[in-house]
Amino acid sequence: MIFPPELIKGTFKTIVLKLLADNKKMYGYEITQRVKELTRERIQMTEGTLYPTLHALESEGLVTTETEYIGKRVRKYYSLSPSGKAKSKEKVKEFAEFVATMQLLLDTNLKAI
Amino acid sequence: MIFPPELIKGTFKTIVLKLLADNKKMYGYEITQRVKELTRERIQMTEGTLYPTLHALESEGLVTTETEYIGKRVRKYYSLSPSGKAKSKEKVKEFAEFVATMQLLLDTNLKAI
DNA sequence: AATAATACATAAGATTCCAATGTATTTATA
DNA sequence: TATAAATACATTGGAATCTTATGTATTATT
Repeated sequence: MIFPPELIKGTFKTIVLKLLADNKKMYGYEITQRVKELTRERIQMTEGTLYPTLHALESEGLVTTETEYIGKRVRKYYSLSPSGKAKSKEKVKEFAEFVATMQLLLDTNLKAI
Repeated sequence: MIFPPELIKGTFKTIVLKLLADNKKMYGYEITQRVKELTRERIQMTEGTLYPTLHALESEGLVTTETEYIGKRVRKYYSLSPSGKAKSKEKVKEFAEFVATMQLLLDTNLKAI
């Protein structure tokens, strides 16, 4: 199943923050591949989505960056700042509560009321 | 907890279709109140969101309407068409699968890999 | 030698929601 | 009985956010 964009929208920051919380540091391309792999290609995070997300997180002070060279190729690693770690937990919890709330709407058979 | 709009975005059609599947017919104001009540005010569906959603569903042939008068006040009831019933099931299932996929990203402690 | 994969990034456009606004009726309250 | 709150419809302009497309360059594979 391929998910409609409007469903995935709004979860990208949460996904990136959580991946960084679990992996200390990752670079952009690595994140796109990890998401694809972990979701069995059900969620694709393209560059057009990822890089603006990373840059937004950086400007909010939630991630820090360090640049490495692999040969001549630049690799930009992203890590969580302390506030980023807190934010990661917060966003994951928020998503869980959102799902619980949605289940109040979607799982109950309202005819019985 | 108040959910950020970008998380709720994309679920409105699903919510409305499911409510209509469980209640045969509902009018707009009733839907806003039911959502508020069922989610304990965690999700608010305002008119600016609801009516465009209902009109979109109507133009897609997923809902039909009938107008009633309660005194002088117009009340417009919305019901699912056959394709709307199918769509409702489909969207609810889609949301469940989306959640399952997100849990692949958010619930696993990736450090262990 | 050519292609695919790796790796960064931006920009224009589309979509979609949200806040604000508007009209009108009915019910509750002061 | 006047006023406020709740009920009930609806639209619109703006904001936010993602997606598609595009661009550049290096490294690995065939």
